[in-house]
Formats: sequence, structure tokens, C-alpha cells
Amino acid sequence: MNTFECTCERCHLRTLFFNHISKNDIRSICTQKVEHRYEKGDVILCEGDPIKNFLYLKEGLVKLSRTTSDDKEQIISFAKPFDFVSLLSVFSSENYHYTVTAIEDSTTCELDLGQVKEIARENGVFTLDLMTRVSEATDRIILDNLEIKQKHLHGRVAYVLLFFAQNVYGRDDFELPISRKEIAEYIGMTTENVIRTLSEFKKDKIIRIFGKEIDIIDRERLESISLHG
Amino acid sequence: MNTFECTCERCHLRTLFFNHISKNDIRSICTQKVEHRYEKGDVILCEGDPIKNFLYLKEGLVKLSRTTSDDKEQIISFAKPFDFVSLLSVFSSENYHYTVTAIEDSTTCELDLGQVKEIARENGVFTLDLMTRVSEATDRIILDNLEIKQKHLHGRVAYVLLFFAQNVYGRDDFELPISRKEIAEYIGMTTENVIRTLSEFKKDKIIRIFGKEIDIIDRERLESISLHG
DNA sequence: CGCGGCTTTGATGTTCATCAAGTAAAGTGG
DNA sequence: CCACTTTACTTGATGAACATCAAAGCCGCG
Repeated sequence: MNTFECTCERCHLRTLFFNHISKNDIRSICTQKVEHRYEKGDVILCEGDPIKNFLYLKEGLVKLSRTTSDDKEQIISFAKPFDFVSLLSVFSSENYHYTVTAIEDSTTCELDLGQVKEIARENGVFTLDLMTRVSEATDRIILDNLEIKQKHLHGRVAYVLLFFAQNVYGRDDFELPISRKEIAEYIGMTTENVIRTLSEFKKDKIIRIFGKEIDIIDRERLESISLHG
Repeated sequence: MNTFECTCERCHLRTLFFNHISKNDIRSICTQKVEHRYEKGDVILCEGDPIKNFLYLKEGLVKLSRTTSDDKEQIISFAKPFDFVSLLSVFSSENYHYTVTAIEDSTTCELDLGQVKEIARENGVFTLDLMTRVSEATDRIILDNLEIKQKHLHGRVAYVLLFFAQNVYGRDDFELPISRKEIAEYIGMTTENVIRTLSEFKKDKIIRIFGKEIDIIDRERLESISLHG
């Protein structure tokens, strides 16, 4: 009866659902799931849109952002596969409180929210797993924002660079998926000062920069700045 | 069979559980629940402690705080009854990531976490309700922190005053339950500047101050400062 | 009563936003 | 493919916002 199982090779539903969900449920979810491809820059979903689907990121990288009370863009967090995308408001609101935009080519998988809730109602173990995942994701957002809040400009920029190096790319040289302006929108500073700080890091031989290419040369120093700078 | 039901007059479990939990489960939870009274200033639970109980606030007011990477106190949020207290890490960690302290005389109700999880595993509807509540609480923390992040000192202080006036006490004159220093730890500024800002509000006849007593005279102006200041 | 923590105000310097101005890069229509 | 426009990037100069340091009054508590 394996013909009914989801065949997506790297489908995260597998690891989410563990063994706690029946073959029947997997079948009904998988047969109606919709995959979408997005290119870098595409808006995946929009602040204010009604929440109809349970959406997760299969591949790529996205940013979550919102408009502040005085109409400026503010980036809430970045999410990679395995981090759920529609976790912030799915179970607590009718509409999205944030916009999701692809910052690298991405693939999403959409499930019908009603159907997921139906399974959740009937399967507490599945729901507990889901809750754990949602909690982990929101905890991380809260902690990251608190950490950034208490740092100065230099520490914040260092923190972002280390975030991409460690959590996203797993290497010290990488191509920044976002603009200087977006870094500023994430850490709550101006674009000019983000650039100035990057230039100083470069002058101090902590990083190398070629446009969007970043190469961390002195990781120890960068970590120290991130902690105490 | 009403003798088995929880008799706490204002027990939030009732509204949480709705009709989605059996009398048996209510009985077993209620017979082993433990109520605790705390006085203003008492530490209810401590960063690093293992999470053994599912804890909620029955009466009073508490603050959630943590120690930052460079050893300063940082206040994450304030919680009043009906906001769950042990919601940040309960389902995503073995240990608390934050300290909970009573800032007014408070009563908590402790349930065995294992038992709550047991019910959750067997009752998906209950777990979905729980997830909704957890999501609402974490969403609020995230949004509040994002709002504060993007404001200047004056806007942040105004925001805190309005928070207590509107969300906690429901009136424009109230006694501040926290010190100037704690306001500073919440909004990420220094104590001196919080005091200076309060003094300016007073001089501008926006508020009156007598020690911890606050009286908002010009609410409209304060709201405008909170939004655009 | 005296100690420690909270509060308050002032003076000073640092950090950061804003303004300005110019260069590079990237998309757009003919 | 090139002129054109727009957007991103960069640096410098200036002033505003804020932290830090210092000093003194206040208050609660042992």
C-alpha cells in the first residue's frame, strides 16, 4: 500500500507526522497537496490575506516581514526548510499578520488548513508534535529578537552575518541573500549604518566583501563582537 | 456528578477546556492540582529550572524575564490571568528559558505536565484549543516586541504606560507595579532616560506622577506619542 | 539609625539617524 | 543593444538621541 504515501523525497511531513498518523490520512493529505515554485523576490503570501492553507517551506529561504504602525517595513525573521512558514498566526488568527517573500528560489507545499485541523482534532499525538514544532519556531523568533534588541549596531550586524554563516549556509563564505536595506530592516538600524559597519569590519580584516559575497576571515573576533559589541 | 468538577470560582481551565474534555479528566486534574500564593516580588519559577508542571496564573500579575548573553536582566513580557504563564517553553524545551516573578500578589495553579500531555495525546480537540491559546500568547509577545523595537524612547515609554492603563488596569489612573529600572529593562533603555522621559511627560501635562501613582491626563497626546514619537 | 537600592537631575561624550551627493548595478522600453 | 530610469550601494558631514558618569535626595528595612 505504499503507493498511497507521499513520494516527495525530502518531504518534511514525514518527520513531522512520525508514525502518529494513519496511512489513510497521509494519503488524503498527499493527494490534495499543492506544490508551488517561487523565484527569488516573489511574494508567497501577503499581510492581511485570509489563512486558508497550512503552508510549509520545502526548499529555499524566505523572509517574514510586516508593516509597522508608522508604515515602515520590518523583517520579523528568516525561515529555511523545516521551519514552518505559516506558524505564527495559523492557529490564532483568521488573517496573516505578516508577508512572506522568497529571498532564494523556493518551493512550498500547501495543505488545506481545514483538513489539517480535522486530523489534529482526531489525533492528539499529531497535534502535540505540531505544537512542539510551532513552539520551537516562535521561541526562536522571540529569543533572536531579544538578543538583537540588547546589542549595539556592531553586535547586531555581526549577529546577522553569523546567523547566515552558521544557521543557513553552514560555511564562512556565502552570498548574502538580502540587501543592506533588508539587514537594516531586520536589526532596526539605518541602511547607511549597516554599510558603514560592514566597511569597518572589512577595514579591520574581519570579513571580505565583494558585493553580496561575504567571507568571514576572523570568526572569533566576529563572535566576540556579536556577544559584547 | 458535579462534585467532581473543579470548584475554583474563576478557574480558567473551564474556559480553556470548553466541553472538549471528559468529567473524568477534569476530576483527575482538579484533584491533584496545587494552588500557590505568591507575594509581590516572589520568584515563581527560575530560568534553567526543569519544566515539571503546567502552570497558569489564576490571579495577579507577573513578569517574564531572562538574562542576556552579556549578563543583563531583560524583561520579555508581562502576563495577567488568562495569559498562560508556562507557555513559552513548555512544549519545546526541557527547561525554562526565563524567570517568572510576581509583580503583584498572585495565585498560580499547577498541574502535572505529564498528565496534561496525556490528556492532550488522547484529545485532539483539547490540544487544538491549547495550541490556539499558546499561539495567541506568543504572537502578542512577538508583535509587542516588534512595535517597541521600532519606536524611540518617548514612544516606548508612552507605549508601556498605555499598556498598563488599557490592558492591565482598564483605567487612566493606576499604581505602576514595576520600578523605573524594570521599565528600562523592558523597553531596552537606561533607567535615567526612562525617568527623564516621565518627567518631561509630567512637565508637558500629559501625565501626573506621585511616586508609583500614574494618572494619564492627556490620553490623546500620549497615544499620538506612542504611535509616532 | 544607617545601609542599600530606587529615584532624580545635570554634565559630558558616544552612538546613531539624517541629510547630501555621488557611484555602481540592475531593470526597462525603444 | 543602448539610452534611460530606478534601485542599491557607499562615504562624509552634521546634529539629535541616547548612554554614561557623577552627585544628591528619598525611602524602606533590618
